[in-house]
Amino acid sequence: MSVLAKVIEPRWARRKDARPSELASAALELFVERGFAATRLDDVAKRAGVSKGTLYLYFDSKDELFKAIVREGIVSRFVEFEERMRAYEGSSADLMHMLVKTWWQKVGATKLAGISKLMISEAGNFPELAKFYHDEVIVRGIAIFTAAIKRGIDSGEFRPVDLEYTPHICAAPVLMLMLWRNSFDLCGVQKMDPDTYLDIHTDMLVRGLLADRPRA
Amino acid sequence: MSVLAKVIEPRWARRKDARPSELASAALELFVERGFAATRLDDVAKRAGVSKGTLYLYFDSKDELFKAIVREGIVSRFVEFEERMRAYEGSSADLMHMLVKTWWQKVGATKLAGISKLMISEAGNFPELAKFYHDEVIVRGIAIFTAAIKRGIDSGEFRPVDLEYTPHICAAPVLMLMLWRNSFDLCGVQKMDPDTYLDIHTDMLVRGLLADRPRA
DNA sequence: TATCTTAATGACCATTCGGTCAGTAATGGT
DNA sequence: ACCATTACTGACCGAATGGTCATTAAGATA
Repeated sequence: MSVLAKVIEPRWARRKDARPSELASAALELFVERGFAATRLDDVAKRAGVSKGTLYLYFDSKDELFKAIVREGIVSRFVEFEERMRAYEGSSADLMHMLVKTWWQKVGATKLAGISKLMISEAGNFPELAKFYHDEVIVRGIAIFTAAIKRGIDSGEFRPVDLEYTPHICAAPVLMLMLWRNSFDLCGVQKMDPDTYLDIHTDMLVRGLLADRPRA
Repeated sequence: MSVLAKVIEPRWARRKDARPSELASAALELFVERGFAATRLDDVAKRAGVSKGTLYLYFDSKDELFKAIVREGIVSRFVEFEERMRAYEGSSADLMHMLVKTWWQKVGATKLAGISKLMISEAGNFPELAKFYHDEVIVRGIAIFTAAIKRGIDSGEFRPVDLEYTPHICAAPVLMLMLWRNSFDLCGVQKMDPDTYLDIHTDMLVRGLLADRPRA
């Protein structure tokens, strides 16, 4: 073999193990950027550094790719959350702060946050997947907030509030921030500072939850 | 002309004035249901009771149709809002309730609410339209909340809070409800009651804003 | 009723894109 | 060094769809 030939790099390498996650990761980015329908599988493949044929080696269809991403991005992310909640020993107000902060660090600030936008956008086209996401992610997430609020009520720290809608209302501003950063924040608009935003939110939230002080 | 012939209805009628709004309305519904890219112009035309050719008689392209809808659904909806705000004479807490309720009645409960979902979904694909929506709708809407909060602070009813992020946080739960009803709420999931939800939200919100009571 | 204007049609085109598959080249075994 | 295996390629197909335009017919005018 000539010296020259040795310099030529192989056109591609076998990386069976790495492909699926690389493809899923590329697809998530593009789905979040452009939406499901507007994303071309050629582009997904290109971003993952392979050809479209390879994509179909690992995923049966565009729909299945989408589902795989959602399933993947969610699995077992709650155990740590739920564990952290149970183990907490401070005040319920501090617990609230901790929950919001953790949510943000582990999900909101990562590109996983884009999945919420994806699901909201595509819920109409994938009702069964929306159901799945609702049951596995939203219900479970809301349950954490519900537990935290209940903890505060039981200890007398919080006033007795409704436990059906209040958790949704607690979560909404965090979710909105996640959506914001994956839509308007992207182009030309004044950005938000997550830490400040979340601090203000949690502060307002706790004030809204605290038991009434005895009147003067 | 035979009696039989008289019975035959015309295959179509000229309705130059009504077509644009009917087409825009049909398109809005489908865009919200399916998303921008997934919506077929044939389907839009069919829902509006015309052919695809007619659609192109009134709108230059799919993009322009989209933009026209957003512009249409927004124009001059704020004047009433802003006027109502200025004219209000009750407490700032009551003003807050009024704002949320009005927002819901005039927008949230109508199919206009779907535009928010549309914009969040398509912001990445239409950055210049996202900018337009941001400047014309979001900024203006947030300004109303900002003014209401400032009113409360100036009168001593509310404590002095940040005026950059707090309005966003006030609006977030309302927006989330709008998004919810245009995504997850559609298929198989336990529905939310808007009035209850919004009452709880506003109550929490006002508690978070009220000036500290003098200590006992 | 005859004529004219134009709203509306729907067949058609060019292109795009999800999905397929015969072939190619990287790798591991012998 | 050769072969067998298989990860990967990329040209290709068919269906779908945005957009066009020659044709048709509703309605106005007189």
